[in-house]
Amino acid sequence: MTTATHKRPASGEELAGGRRALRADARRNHEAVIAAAKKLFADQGLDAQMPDVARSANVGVGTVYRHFPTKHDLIAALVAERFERLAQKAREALQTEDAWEGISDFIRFCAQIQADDRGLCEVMGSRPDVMDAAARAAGLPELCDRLVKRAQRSGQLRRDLAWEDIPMIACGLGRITQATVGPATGRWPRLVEIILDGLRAPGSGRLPRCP
Amino acid sequence: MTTATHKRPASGEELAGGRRALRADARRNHEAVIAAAKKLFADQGLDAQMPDVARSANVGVGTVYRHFPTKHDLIAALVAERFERLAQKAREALQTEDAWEGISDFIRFCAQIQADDRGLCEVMGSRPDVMDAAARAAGLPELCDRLVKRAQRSGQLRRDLAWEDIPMIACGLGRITQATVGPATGRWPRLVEIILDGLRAPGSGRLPRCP
DNA sequence: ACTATAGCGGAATTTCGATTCCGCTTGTAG
DNA sequence: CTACAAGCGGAATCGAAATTCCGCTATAGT
Repeated sequence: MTTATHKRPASGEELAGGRRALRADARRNHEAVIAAAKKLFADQGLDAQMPDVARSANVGVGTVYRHFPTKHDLIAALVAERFERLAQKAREALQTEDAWEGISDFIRFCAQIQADDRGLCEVMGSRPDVMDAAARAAGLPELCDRLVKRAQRSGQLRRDLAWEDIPMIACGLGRITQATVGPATGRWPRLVEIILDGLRAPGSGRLPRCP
Repeated sequence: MTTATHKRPASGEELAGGRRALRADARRNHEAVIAAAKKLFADQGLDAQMPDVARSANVGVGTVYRHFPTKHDLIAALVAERFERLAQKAREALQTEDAWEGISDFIRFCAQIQADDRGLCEVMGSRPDVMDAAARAAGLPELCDRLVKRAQRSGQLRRDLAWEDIPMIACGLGRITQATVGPATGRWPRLVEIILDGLRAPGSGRLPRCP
């Protein structure tokens, strides 16, 4: 502070809400960081390092941190996007001619999306909080419920299945998509089909009550 | 080294092999460390810390490290023991009157043992190497193969199942036993039964080939 | 009981990754 | 074209764990 301070021009106030318009380079960097992070976390899982994200985005660490105050925030943003994609798929699944095809494709998709993204997979497995928030935000509970009800109404899905079983199944599937456990490697599509067979009506009627 | 060095008495050479008999307190501590580690890793997962293991065993960190040169070694020892237990269960399962009961109980047991041990569960999910070694050492591939063949011979298990599918299933189940993912919490016994339903003969015949 | 060791305890060191800090650069309004 | 604040880069800091080190203590053979 040397002499006079110019009056603040209240610049870029055109945006609705409280947020201010980002400078052009800032917006560009934001994109770059997200893109780089998406790839790194998908490939290396949650252990991918912030400095690597920065490097990979051609940006300094500081920049990454201005856009996402913590690693956790960055991950949450990525996860939110993936769950949005999932919700979209669920909506499509509700439009299929055949109800069984809808729900079974959705389940296959859950497995595939995790097979393609190790980071997502790890969040599912070890970050209940993040995942739960994202799922709710994307409206997945509601969507799963509708998928289940519809397939039950058409008589193709066992009656004793509850929508809560869907995230559970997705979660279990996620893990093996990543399994490099010798004999299990690359066999996950088989488990998907086994589970789907287990879901077909009428079922054995022995599902335990949820506790 | 001040004056004369007594001749080494080549003490405690009674043990076969190269290893020397452990001093009484050393043996005691070894047990204590294992016991403490078993509990800590089961409760807190692989993130449990070495200093905590030491404290919980009433022992210094140094002592833990004399018995297990690295954390990894300690974990491997614990895992080996769990897999031994698994193999034992598999052998029992081969003795049941009914073949289906044998294999289905074994699968339930795989889930339960992981539900009770978060550490084991995490190893299954993220330490292919450790897990693979332990499984082979315990003879599990062979045992799974026999369980599968036997249940197929009796016509109760779908024909297109391979023994490699068993570790895969166990692995997938392991994860949800730990899931604290809102809606999925505590529902894993349901997934076990769904999968078992999916395994019953004759099956839909659509299992993809392993790649 | 005596002494050479095996074995012990736990403070100090190392390692490594997230996050902070701050002087410099650049977009932008006037 | 200028001035100013928004943004930037990346070295330096912090923190958390694993692991090492070494003087001290207890065991066991004599």
